[in-house]
Amino acid sequence: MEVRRQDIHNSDIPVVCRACEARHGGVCGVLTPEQLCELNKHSSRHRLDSGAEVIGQGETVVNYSNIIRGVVKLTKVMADGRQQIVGLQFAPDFLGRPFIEESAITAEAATESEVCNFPRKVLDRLVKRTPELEHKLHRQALKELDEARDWMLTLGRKTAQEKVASFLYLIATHVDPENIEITVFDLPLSRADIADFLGLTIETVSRQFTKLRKENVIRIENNRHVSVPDMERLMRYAGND
Amino acid sequence: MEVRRQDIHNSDIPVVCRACEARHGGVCGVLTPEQLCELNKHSSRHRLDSGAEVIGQGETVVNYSNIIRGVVKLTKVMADGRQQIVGLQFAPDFLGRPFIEESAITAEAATESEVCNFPRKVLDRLVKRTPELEHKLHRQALKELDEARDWMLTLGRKTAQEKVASFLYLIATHVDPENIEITVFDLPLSRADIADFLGLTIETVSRQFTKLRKENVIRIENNRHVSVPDMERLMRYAGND
DNA sequence: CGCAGGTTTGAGGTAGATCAATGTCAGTGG
DNA sequence: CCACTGACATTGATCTACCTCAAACCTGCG
Repeated sequence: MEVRRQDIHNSDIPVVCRACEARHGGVCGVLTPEQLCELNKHSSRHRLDSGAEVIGQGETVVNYSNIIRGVVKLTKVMADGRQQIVGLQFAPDFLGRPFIEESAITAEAATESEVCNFPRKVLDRLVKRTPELEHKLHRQALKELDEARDWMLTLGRKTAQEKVASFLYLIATHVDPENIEITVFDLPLSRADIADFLGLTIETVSRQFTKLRKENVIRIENNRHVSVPDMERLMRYAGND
Repeated sequence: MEVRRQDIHNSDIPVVCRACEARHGGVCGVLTPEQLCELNKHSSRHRLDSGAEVIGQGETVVNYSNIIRGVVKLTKVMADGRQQIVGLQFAPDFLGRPFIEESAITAEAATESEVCNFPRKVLDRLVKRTPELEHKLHRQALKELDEARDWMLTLGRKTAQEKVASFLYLIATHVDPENIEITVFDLPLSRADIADFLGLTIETVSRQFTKLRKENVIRIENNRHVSVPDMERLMRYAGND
């Protein structure tokens, strides 16, 4: 027997939004049906191939997005090409930096993904009139700030082994929006991306993977598929006591 | 001839607030005189010795603060004592993490400082009723997020030399709330703090200082007093082209 | 099959850590 | 006025974790 989800004025909600992930936990969740309709008029869904760029460092921001599916990496590059991933965003995160013209970072799909784009101006206008929306964005900004600071400790003070274990733990706790901690998953990032996230080289990342595998902290199949027999043990390897 | 500052209802504003730094650029600037009065009823100024702790990692947040004078460092420590500074806050920054019970970081005065404390509950209540206040806090959170991500690039990808130069440039552009870039200043942090900020040891920091001094990128007197003859050159050493 | 992109493994080099000694300077007290 | 102290900073010698360079190894896929 199927119970119908009880949404207020479900029929007033745009068709594409009705089953949308971003309405549960995402920014759209705080909007009224009318506001959702207005935003929806100007928004469009897009499929992104792995590696597709959403916005580039230094470009003018014309769109914000919601991540519907997939993982998006936020990177910074230096003039000589050295690169650092400064954040990973998972569905149903909001993607964008409000109140600024030019993007300080590059955002690109780490996996095959799906996003919902809407013009900066439309949302900016909506934010001004909707305290709940600003509150929601504020909370996400604070969450990202907490995560960034956690990662600063990892980058500045942890060993290569701890860094890789920390990364695995991060993925285990973020890939699935439903479950807060899963033990079998596919890595959304290549070794090169992982290296850029951890401030290491791909060779060092690879060696640490091998080491963790040999010590039975993780199992790996096909490079990307990972299982963690004992999450507590992984956490200890990550230096999170 | 002296021109009187034109504040609306200046006489309605609490005496201690009238000349306060935090009203110009700080969060109090967005409040009405009535709101300022209410907040002021519950707030108190405090002088902090260098090293004094404002709040500890894991403690329950009961107060927020505004920094009136001085520099406050935000740190994270690992179980074995390894430490990382994850942010520096300068007057007139707001100090606190809204919407959360327990502090994930330690905040302590890096220099002799002055703060204005007010109860978490009073401000939280005020935020709910005042969209402008939430907007202000949102903007500061985004600013801190930008800074955290800039620093992640520094921690993950820069050499010791670039890290130290980046730190000096950061200080040059932040110590004085009035001037965005000054060439002569006192370091608000000890070598140990600088090392914790840069993810290095004090010995490496010291060696890089010496190297920068010998290459005439900076001059140093009394360990703390620094002058920068050519800011562009310092920026190049920092890897910011 | 054979090639291409990603990954692992190996050998050797180096930036930064570690350990230990020395230097500087502001108090403090004789 | 000068010796003593303690906190902080510099310098030196050595070690090592991670990087660099190079080769080998998958694993799909035309």
